[in-house]
Amino acid sequence: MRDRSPKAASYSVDVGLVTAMGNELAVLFARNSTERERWSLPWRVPQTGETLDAAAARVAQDALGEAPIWMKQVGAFGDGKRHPSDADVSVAYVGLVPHETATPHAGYTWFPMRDLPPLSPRQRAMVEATTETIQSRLDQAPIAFRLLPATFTLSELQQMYELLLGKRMHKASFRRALQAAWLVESTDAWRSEGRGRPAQLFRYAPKKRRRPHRGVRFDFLYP
Amino acid sequence: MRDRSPKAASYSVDVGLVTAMGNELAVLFARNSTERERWSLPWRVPQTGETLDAAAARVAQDALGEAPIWMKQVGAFGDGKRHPSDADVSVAYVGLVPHETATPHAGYTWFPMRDLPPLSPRQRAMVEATTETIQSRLDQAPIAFRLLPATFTLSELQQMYELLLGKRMHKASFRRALQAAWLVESTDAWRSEGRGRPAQLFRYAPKKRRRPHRGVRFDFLYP
DNA sequence: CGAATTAGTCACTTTCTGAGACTAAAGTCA
DNA sequence: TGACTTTAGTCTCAGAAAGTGACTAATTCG
Repeated sequence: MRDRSPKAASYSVDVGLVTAMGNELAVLFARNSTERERWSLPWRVPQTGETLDAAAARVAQDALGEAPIWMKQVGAFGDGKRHPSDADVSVAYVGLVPHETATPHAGYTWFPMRDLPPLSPRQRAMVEATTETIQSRLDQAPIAFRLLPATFTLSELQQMYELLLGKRMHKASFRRALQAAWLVESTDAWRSEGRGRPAQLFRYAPKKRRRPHRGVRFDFLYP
Repeated sequence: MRDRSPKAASYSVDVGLVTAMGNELAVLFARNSTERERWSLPWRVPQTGETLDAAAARVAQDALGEAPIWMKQVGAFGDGKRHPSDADVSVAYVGLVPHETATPHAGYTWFPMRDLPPLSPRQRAMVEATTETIQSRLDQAPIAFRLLPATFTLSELQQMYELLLGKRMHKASFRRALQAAWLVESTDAWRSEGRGRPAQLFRYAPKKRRRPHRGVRFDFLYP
């Protein structure tokens, strides 16, 4: 039924490569070769014996010439109808890339999250799930740190969190929590950014600490 | 290469059906027909046009004659070598079933989490990911409530949380948090369980409330 | 009846967090 | 130069949230 190509694959691995462009997040899309004016997430049909993780890493490599600093599987998507590879199921991954080192190969373009090109339903679902995965894992993995260059100011880190969480945060509270987590160490370098007092540069350097033990949380509103 | 059967499927949908048996969690396994003495998660190859969610619901239906009260996709697994269906990739789901209504059909058996039968690497990975999904979503979805019967005592609810989180909790703190969440309402029924004061029965009935807005969390220990 | 057992609540203490005010170090501009 | 603006970084306080032990209540057991 969906067999337009002689050797239709049954599943593909699609990667949502995310970076922070200026004031907003951006996703990398590939120009679709078969249907013009269509964009899709970079994808690949795994070869025999190739693991899903390896296929995802390969997709990123082909698109950027570089492996993302953090990758994670988002899930399998099979409800939509159309996919460039004619796959029944697409396994989606998210990969994070600091914008400084993110130079797409020919045929790939960054699109800001709020201005995406027209996408098929499944592609759109995968992009949405990608951002949800990022948001839900933000306190479980050093996602914000991975989107920043190796050294950064605390204001830049806070702005990244505000971008990812979509809300403003209080400076003192943010830094207090960061201190308690032993995640950054200061360098002896400072950055002067035009006006205002120069900011100290920090690097991500997590230290041993006791696991925070908290009580129950009932954070869900409805079933 | 892995084509031992004439029509090998490329992917399957496997469901980890979980219930609370007495003092511990249990998962439902199906006796493997092709390899004797082997057990596997209930699975199914989706028909053409069947969505992944629908296939997972169907698997649960076939195994228990009843739909789980809560299901969620866990992820796609493709690193192992062997699967009953010869599938390259298995899409895993988790489904929750209160033990009262959980009567397996013939060929299916509950195994307690701590005493699982021998499993292939992929099957084991799926079961582990299932429990991780449950634990990580415990504060995001009414998982514990779904494993209990329609009415329950607060002590039973707390014991379920202790089982799922693997740690003891303080009674007063637990109830204070539960009160603040507006998730249960009392019935006028009481249960006398042998000795001790009878306990009031409650039902899950979430009420409107303002979304708890918390600050940043840096809960990860290492990259 | 009194001891034991389980349910349910209270009050106290400690910790966490939001918020505003404050100091520090730069640039801008009259 | 000196007042003003801008960004960085710190301090402190008040209110909320969470850990803890002790208390009362209602039942069974002997």
